[in-house]
Amino acid sequence: MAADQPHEQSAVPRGRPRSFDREAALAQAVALFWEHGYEATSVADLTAAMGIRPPSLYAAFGDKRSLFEEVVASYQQTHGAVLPRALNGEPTARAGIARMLHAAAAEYTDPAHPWGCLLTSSTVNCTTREVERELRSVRNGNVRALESRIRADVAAGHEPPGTDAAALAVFVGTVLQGMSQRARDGATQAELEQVADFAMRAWPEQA
Amino acid sequence: MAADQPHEQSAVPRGRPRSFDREAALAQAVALFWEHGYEATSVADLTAAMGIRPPSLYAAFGDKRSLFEEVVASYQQTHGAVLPRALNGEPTARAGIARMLHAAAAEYTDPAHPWGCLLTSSTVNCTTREVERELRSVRNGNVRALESRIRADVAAGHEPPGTDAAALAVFVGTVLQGMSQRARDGATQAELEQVADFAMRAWPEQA
DNA sequence: CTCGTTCGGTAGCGATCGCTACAGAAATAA
DNA sequence: TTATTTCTGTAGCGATCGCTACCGAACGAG
Repeated sequence: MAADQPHEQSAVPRGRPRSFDREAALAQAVALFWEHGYEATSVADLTAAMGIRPPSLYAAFGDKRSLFEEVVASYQQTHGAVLPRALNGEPTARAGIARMLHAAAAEYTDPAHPWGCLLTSSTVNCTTREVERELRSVRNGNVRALESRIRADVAAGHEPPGTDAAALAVFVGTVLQGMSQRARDGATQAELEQVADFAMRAWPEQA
Repeated sequence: MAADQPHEQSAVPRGRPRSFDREAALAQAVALFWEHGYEATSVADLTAAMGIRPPSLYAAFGDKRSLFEEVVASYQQTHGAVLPRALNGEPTARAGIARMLHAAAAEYTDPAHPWGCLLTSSTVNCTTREVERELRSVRNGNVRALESRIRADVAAGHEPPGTDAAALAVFVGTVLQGMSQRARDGATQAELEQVADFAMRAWPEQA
């Protein structure tokens, strides 16, 4: 592959160099889409926040939709990574989920950035069906990931044999998405910590 | 009051009568705002679904925002009334909330109308701040209503004296809003019924 | 220097947004 | 009948939407 490419390394940049920081501009886009969602964030809003003009945005990121997809990927690798990291930072699904719910309580109400979860809130009421479907499948995939995590613990004997992993995963996903919504409605971290505690009380008792 | 109004009854209609059913048109508007949200529903979408032209819409309902407010009121008195009715249909807060959560599982996934709750989903990512704030205060008011319902039961001795009514109300509100989101993501009624059951397991045991 | 290449800014495309001026149509009042 | 009132449909307002043609500016290569 790449037989027609004479250079070993990545090509030396030719032509006029980019005059803005692509990463910083992407971070601005993350903030805007996080705060206002996909549709409500206009290209004019984006270029104003990034300090660039539309042709620069389109040259660097493609169109609005591909920029949004890059924003989603960036979010998942930064702010959004806090949750799976908490989940996998404990030896059992139960402890991991408890830690994840508390991490969400802190993350969703952090005053350093918009409230709630970008993956949950940015494509509600989105007329571009493919974008909405994309993030929906991300959310549903996260629920299925929870389910297999719980199922593995049941198989390993960490949870009672009768545990309904699928139902438990949907419950946790529901609480998480609800926490995102409540955070956007102004719920405090302390309130969401209590929500996390209540949710864990629903967990099946050790047999 | 109304001293300048010579007629006792409502005035006899004068001029050309309205050629469409105002209630039916409003029901169409409810369906559209419910499905697509406030901003993503255009006046062109509304007039097309109602079978009327823009001037008729503006004459009958004012502007888009006042139509939406009428839609919200209509929703609260019809589909949305199922939840408070379930809550108040039981003698205790605990039983009422259990019944309400199961009613939400059925209502939010009813194939006869859009999924989820209009009050929860229609103003996420809404640039018209006053509209967003309005529905946010409806949601927060519903949580406070849950809280005072629980608090009354604690005072009446139906719940243990140490019960944190505020935290419990936020938890139930979080689960409800999460159920709405999950329903819009395609969750089935059976799945949400299980979510309701899990949520009730978190309820403090009788002392 | 002169190329070739890439980026930046101006300026504006066609489409859609919420909304309305205007005139004809359909009712009641006299 | 004529006058008054209210609704309907056409047609289009100014603003904003996502997006881009164009050309000068800024770089490395020769």
